[in-house]
Order: sequence, then structure tokens, then C-alpha cells
Amino acid sequence: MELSDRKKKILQLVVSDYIETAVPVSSKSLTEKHLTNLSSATVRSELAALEELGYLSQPHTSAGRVPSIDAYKLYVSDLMVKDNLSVNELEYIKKIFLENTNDVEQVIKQTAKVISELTSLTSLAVTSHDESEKINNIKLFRFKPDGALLIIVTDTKLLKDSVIELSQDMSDDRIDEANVLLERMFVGKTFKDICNYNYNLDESFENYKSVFLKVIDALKDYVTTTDDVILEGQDKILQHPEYADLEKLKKFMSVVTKKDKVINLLSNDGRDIKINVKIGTEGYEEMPSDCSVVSATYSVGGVKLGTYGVIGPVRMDYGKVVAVLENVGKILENILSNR
Amino acid sequence: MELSDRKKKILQLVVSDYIETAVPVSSKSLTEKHLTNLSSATVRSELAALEELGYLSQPHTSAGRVPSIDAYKLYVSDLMVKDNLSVNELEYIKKIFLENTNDVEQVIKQTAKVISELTSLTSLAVTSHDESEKINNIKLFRFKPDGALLIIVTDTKLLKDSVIELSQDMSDDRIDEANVLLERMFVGKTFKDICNYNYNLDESFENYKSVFLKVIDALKDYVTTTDDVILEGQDKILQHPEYADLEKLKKFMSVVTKKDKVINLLSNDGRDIKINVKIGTEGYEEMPSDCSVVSATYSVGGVKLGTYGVIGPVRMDYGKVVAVLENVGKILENILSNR
DNA sequence: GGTTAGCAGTCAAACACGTTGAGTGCTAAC
DNA sequence: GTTAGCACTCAACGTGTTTGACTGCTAACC
Repeated sequence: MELSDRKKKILQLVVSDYIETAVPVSSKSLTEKHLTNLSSATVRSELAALEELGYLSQPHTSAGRVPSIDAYKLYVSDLMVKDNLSVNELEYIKKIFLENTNDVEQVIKQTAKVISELTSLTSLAVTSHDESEKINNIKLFRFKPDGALLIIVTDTKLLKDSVIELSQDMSDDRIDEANVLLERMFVGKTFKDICNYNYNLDESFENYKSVFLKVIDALKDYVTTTDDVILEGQDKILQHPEYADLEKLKKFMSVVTKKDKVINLLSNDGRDIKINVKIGTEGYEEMPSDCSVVSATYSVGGVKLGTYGVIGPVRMDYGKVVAVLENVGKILENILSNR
Repeated sequence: MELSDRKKKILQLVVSDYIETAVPVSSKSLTEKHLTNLSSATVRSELAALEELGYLSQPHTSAGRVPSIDAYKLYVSDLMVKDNLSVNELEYIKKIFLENTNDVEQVIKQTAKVISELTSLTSLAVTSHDESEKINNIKLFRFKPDGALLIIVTDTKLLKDSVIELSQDMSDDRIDEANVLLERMFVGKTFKDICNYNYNLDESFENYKSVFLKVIDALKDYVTTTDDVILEGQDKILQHPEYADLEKLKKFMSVVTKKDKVINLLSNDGRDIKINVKIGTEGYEEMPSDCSVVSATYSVGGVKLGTYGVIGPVRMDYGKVVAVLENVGKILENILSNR
């Protein structure tokens, strides 16, 4: 059933008021603040109708109304006005990304931090290990007698490195030779190619066989390894009155500090949408039910960079959150692709 | 004034009981649990004496006794029995350090995590940028047309890297030549040497002047840059009843997430002791006063690795904490120096 | 002198109760 | 369809009251 325009308007006011104040909204406050041409009794009957439809509920008979999960969903999809970020906020985002755009780790951390700061919510991030990422540059660098650093630069121009053990008899010359071969073999290939291809290292590799096997392992590791999870602004959750309860806080923290659970929260169920809003975390055990997660996946030139998002009370400022996620994504993608 | 043996014994029991239970200890519970050959009235008069001396206090007249800051100090310096870690715990520590002993960042994180896990407290770490650290290996590695990675291996065999911008006309050959010069100039030198020495790059450096200046800047940066701060187990604080109060939690979080404040908390006031115990964080503004910090500085071969510690309620298990810090340090230093 | 039993005193915590006021639903009139 | 008026509900708050876990004190005892 389609809601009348007035019902929509009232529902929108209730949700946005409640998001702002965290207090059940009463018919009186609505007529005083927004609907000055209506009496509270009229609004009351509309509210009763909306409650009948499942969009509102009362904590107790003599309290105002609180939005239901369905109301939030409708609010996000239909009723909400997306925020515009202020010039200051946009400048702040840009400033953050001016430095350190080489180190993946740094970029992710900074991104998560910006998002957390601007939304006043705890932010989450998982790095994507995109199989279709192409290798642009690869090289071994000996840093101690029995160890070398494998440095990989990909499409997105972000650095990755890992340590490779060397056998004792690996001379510097042979590392140089190995580097030539490495370049020939892997530059221009995607991680997927490498995983699928079955390298049979013939006699020309004789001298480097063990090193090459380790390099291939390391490359495969980038794809199969469990994703990195970053958490920023854990303290932000304390600002929200719904988490004044210690038990809820504990639940929240215990989920948010567990890698696999976070990955689960940020998954977008295969749907290919830019911004993913999960209202009410039903189905996520251990999670307090009045939690929402809003996430976005960023990519550069078709290669996924990672998924970023925020987690907080269902009563969060979706307009602002969506605006922040969109803008951070836009700016980040811009900077990374124009290097 | 020196305490009688019995007073010491009773004070020790009160502190350890309170640490365990978080409940003011009564004369009755002491005679029931530990001092079965004394009556509660006797203990009561001893408690009254200890209160007179400033070691104990009562939350209210009809409550048991709670240790004062002075009592904790005496407990740590004189009365406490240091814990022995279980075989399982020792194995757990060793296992953690088996991998990733090359990447500084990883080592620090893991160390902080182990400490947090074993003590059930929030752990803090600051990396030391020790001026006296010697450079073992240094090399530039081009990873994109206008950028190179500067890789430095030090005495402690831990990797450090930073990105150096390259001018457009820097050929690969010239990078190779620069690397030869870099090695000649910096290997065997300490960061201190480099900071103090005034490099006047004569005509033989003509081609690399700009790169060298950048490298020198990067090297100096390692020393002057503000230290990295790591935080682990922030959620652990929720387990302690003294932080059931939201305001305290906020204060705690706001300090613990601020770099400069953490560095301050972990500073050892120039005193050259292995384990530093700060009981009651008086003088640290914004910090709830009933906080303690226990920290230790780890080093390998005379080079400081960093300072690690825990922060939590004054009522923490000092015996356990000290044992964990000592053992983690021993094992870490061992592993790193025997590579 | 140190130790103990007994007893009066204190006070937080828990519970019950009354009051208040912000909110509602319903109804009758406009 | 809208509104004023009124009875009703119930969380929040403040005020007793009771309970029991402590203590300090005192007088007797070893």
C-alpha cells in the first residue's frame, strides 16, 4: 500500500527528528516544530495509522513514537535528503590524501580515519585482494645474507612487499639474473593468471628454482590470504546514547575486533551496488540488533581497492554517512587514478 | 616508620584480595580466608592502624577497606609475589614471534597484542627511533617512473622503508650508481652520525644531488619524526568494573587514542630501569586518576626497540603484568638477537 | 599487652510507594 | 477531515523503610 504524501512527510519528520534527538517524537513536538498548520490531534491519528502499518512503535503507551526498522529502510530508500558536505569537510578529505599515496596500508588507514572523523562513527575497512590486479613491476632485494624483500607494484601503483628466504648459496649476481627472469615472467600478468598457470620450471631455472617457488607462493598468498581489516574510531561509539549500556558495548566491541565478523558485516552479498546499507543487524549473532552498517566499495580502473564502511546505531545520520562515503570514494579514486 | 610483619602480611592480603575481587575487603573475610588463627576483632584493630598510616581507606563507614595509592606502591615494591607464567603462556608468546620477525611494524603489533592478551589489559607501544642504530644496508629501488623506495636495514635487522621522489631524468643506471655511493656513505654509520655530519655534496654527486638530499632527509626523518604509537586490546578495559562508568570510559579512550598523551604515559622520566610502574596517573590531565601504567623498554644489542606497556585500573594484577612484560621482553630480545 | 566476644552504630543497596508530567486514544463538536 | 477536551497510562523521580554487611568500642580473658 502506498502512503499518502502527508504520511510520508510525517514519517520522514519522525525519523529525522529521532535521528537527531534520540528521543521518541511526540505529536506535540511535530506540530510545534514543523507542522504548525495542523493540530497535535490530527498528527496523532496519522501517527496511529503509521503505527498500524508497522512503521512506528511506542516504547510505552505514554511515550512518543520511534521508527521501526522498516521505517528506516523506507527513509533511506525514499524519504531521506542526502547531505552536502561543507567546503571545509571536502578540503579536509583532500588534505588527508595529499601524502602517503604509495603505501597501501597508509592509504587504507587514512581513509578509514577520515570516514570515522566525518561521520562520528566507528569505521571499518577490508582490503580487497583483487585477482584481476595486474603486476607492473616486481623485484627481489636482498637485505640480509639469507633474506630478500619481494617488492611488487601493481596497476593501482600501490606497493606490496613480503620477505622471501634465500638459500645460502644465492649470490648477488644470481639475484640480478633472477630479477630479469621475474620481470619477464610476471610483469603484465594478473594475480589470477599466476594462480591458474602451472609453472613447470625447466632447467633454465635450475639455479633459482627454490627462490621462484617461494616467489610464486608469495604471489598466490596475496590473493588467498585473509583480507586485512582496519578499524578506526572505536571510541566514537561511546558518544551514542544507545551504547550507554555496558553489555551492548561489550557485544559491539567483541564483534568489531574480530576479523571474520567484520568481513561478514562488510560483505555486499554479491550485489553490485556502490553504497550498501544494512539496517538492523539481524542475523549477525552476538551483534546487538540495533546496529546498522553502511559500506562502499572503492576501485581504481576496474580494480577493487577495498570496502569501507561505518558501523553504529540504527539511529545514525544516513544522509551524512552516505554523503561522506560517496565523497571520500570520489576523491580517493580521483587521486589514485591520476598519479 | 617500619611496619610490623603482621601489618605487612595483612596489608599484602588486603591488596591482593582487592585486586582479585574488586570488593572492599572486610576483617571477617580476611579471618575466614587467610588468618584463621586470628579473630576478626584483632584484624579490625590492625586495619584501623593501617588506615591511620594512610595505607587503607573506607568508601563509607560500614564498608570494608580499600588500598590507597601508597598501599599499591608498597605492594609493588615490597609485598607482591611476582607471577610465574604457565608453560602454555610461554609457548604462546614464542609461537607469536615465530613469523614476521622482519617487519618492524608487524613485530610491534604482535608484541602489543601478546601483552594485551596475557594481561587482559589495554596495551600500548611506542617505537623508539634510536639515534645510535647502525645502518647495515641501504638501497634505492625504483618502482615507478618518478618514485623509488628507500630500503634501510639496520643493526636490529628490521626493515624500514620510505618513498623518495625521483626527477624525470633519473635513469636506471644512475640509480645503480647512486646505490653504490649510498652504500659507501651510509653503511656502518649510525643515524646520529648522519644527523650531525654536514654533507657538502661536491661535483662527484652532481648527477644525484637532489636524490641524495632527499635520502638524507629521509634518514634524518627516522630520528626526528614523532614516534609510532600502537594500541591493542582497547576492548579489554570494558572487563574491569571500575570502568563501568561511561564518563570514565570516554576519558580513558580519549587519552589512549592520542599519540602524544600515550608517549607521555610511557615515558620513563629518564630513569634507566627495566620495568617502570606508574601507579595512579596523577598529573596526567584528562586521565581518570585511578589508572596505572606499567611499561618496559626492550632493546637488542644496545639498540632500543621500543617501549611497551599496559594501562588499566590501579587495581590491576601487578604480579602478572610484570611477569608478562619481563617474559615477552626476554623472548623477543632473544629471538631478534639470534637471527 | 595482646586477643577476643559482644553489642551498638552506620550506611549503601534494595524495595515499595506516591507524585508528577509528558504523552496517548477516544469522543463529540465544528 | 479537523480539532478541543478529557480520561488514562506509565516512566521517571523522590521519599521512606528495611536489610545486612561492616565497623568501632568496651569489657573480659589469657
